[in-house]
Amino acid sequence: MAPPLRSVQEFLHAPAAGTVVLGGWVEDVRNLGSIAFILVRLRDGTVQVAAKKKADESLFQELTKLTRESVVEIAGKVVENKEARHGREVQPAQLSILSPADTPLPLGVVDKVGVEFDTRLDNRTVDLRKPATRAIFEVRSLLEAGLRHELARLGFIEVHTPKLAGAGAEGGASLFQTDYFGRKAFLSQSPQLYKQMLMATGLDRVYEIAPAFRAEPSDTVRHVTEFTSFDAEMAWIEGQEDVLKVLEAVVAGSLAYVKEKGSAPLGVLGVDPRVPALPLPRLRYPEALEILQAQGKRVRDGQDIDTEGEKILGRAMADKGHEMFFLTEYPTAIKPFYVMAQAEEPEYTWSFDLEYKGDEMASGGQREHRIDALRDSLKRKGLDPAGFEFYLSAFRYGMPPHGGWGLGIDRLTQKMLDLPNIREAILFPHDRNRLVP
RNA sequence: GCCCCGGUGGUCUAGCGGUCUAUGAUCUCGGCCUGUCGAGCCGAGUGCCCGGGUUCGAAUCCCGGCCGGGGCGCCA
Repeated sequence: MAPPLRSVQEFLHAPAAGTVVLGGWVEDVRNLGSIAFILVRLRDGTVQVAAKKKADESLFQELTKLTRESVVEIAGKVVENKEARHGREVQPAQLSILSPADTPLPLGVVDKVGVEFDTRLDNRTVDLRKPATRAIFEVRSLLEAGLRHELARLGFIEVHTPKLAGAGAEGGASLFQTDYFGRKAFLSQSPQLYKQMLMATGLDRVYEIAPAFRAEPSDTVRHVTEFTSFDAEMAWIEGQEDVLKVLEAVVAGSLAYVKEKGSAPLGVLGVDPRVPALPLPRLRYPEALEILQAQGKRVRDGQDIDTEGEKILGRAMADKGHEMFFLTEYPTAIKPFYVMAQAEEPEYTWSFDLEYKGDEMASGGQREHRIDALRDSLKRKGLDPAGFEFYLSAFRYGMPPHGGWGLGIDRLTQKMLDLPNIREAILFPHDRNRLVP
């Protein structure tokens, strides 16, 4: 057989009365006795094959015995017909079963009954045959392409840092430990230290889109143990504001990119994400506390804002028309050692979170680039500077002021598409309980 | 990890001490049907998460485990 058509679009452009080969999955077989319809699913839709018993009885038998989701190639003639999908169908001449599907299916691609998410994940390759499931990843791909597009425009280069680490990085989050030829090694929880080290080199605007691993036993719809982190770091900043400006431009630009290029998958999903107007509001930590207080939620100054508080703030800002905003100047006590404390009020930092629809998308800020202050900060957090020599050495021989952020791509995809669970935005999500597939 | 709720054919559900030889749908298999497009009609098939316990009797009650859903903590 000739090479198969790869899409409905190609099928629609094939000459009428000409011969085509359809390659795809058998979505359904409707046998009416003397005529049968076989729906063949291609990447962008289904094409109907209409087989008549009297035309070729043995071919008719073969076609009507096909099990759903089998992979086939069917050669035949293109016939215009008002009653067919797309106004045309295929009159079959030859069938080749490339890969028969077992019955029954673990979940029906076009069944009318619901399927639990866990069953879908156990059978993800079948689940991904649903256009609405696949559309999520088409959008996600565009989102990443949009980020790269904006970052290139702003002079950033893409880098890749080690995912196997010899030492625990930032403290706090638990690390997955593994064996490295008899030595202890850890899966990287973040490229934080490496991307900062690059700021000392002249590669002064870098970003990375890569996996990050957290051994936190978090069990929520917004946590997984393996996620995709979008990190960026930029040198020669004058302050936190320089970082905010870049991040908001990159995120808004990427959303606009998705809307421009992704009308097909967005249509399948029935969502129309808003591109936020810039600049995004900057809500300072003390202001956030005031809003919370006014809503009857007490948070002591210097403490972190809990999930409930975060949701309240999200709603308060949404009421003012902002589904995305920055929460800035967090207390020093609840931030990692590498953030820069404010000179006038050292109990607060030049740091921020990016909030979107009530969830945290990114966190970042200006970093401490003065080695003495950095050493003090490590000690104050109860960490031993000796364990961070490889990192500190980058500061010893000249480090410009710098800042950056880490953003969860999976979360951004989830919230942009209003998905109920971060796992919907990950092909093969891994969490506390799930490691397979 | 903690709190609340749950686990019934391949899938999704009803049942919540005997009336269960377990409901319905979907699915699978077989049959009928020349225009289906959530095809229709007829027939058949497959099941109570695991381990203890209570009871004359457990899908149903109790305990433990595993798994799932929601929430919290933590964060991307």
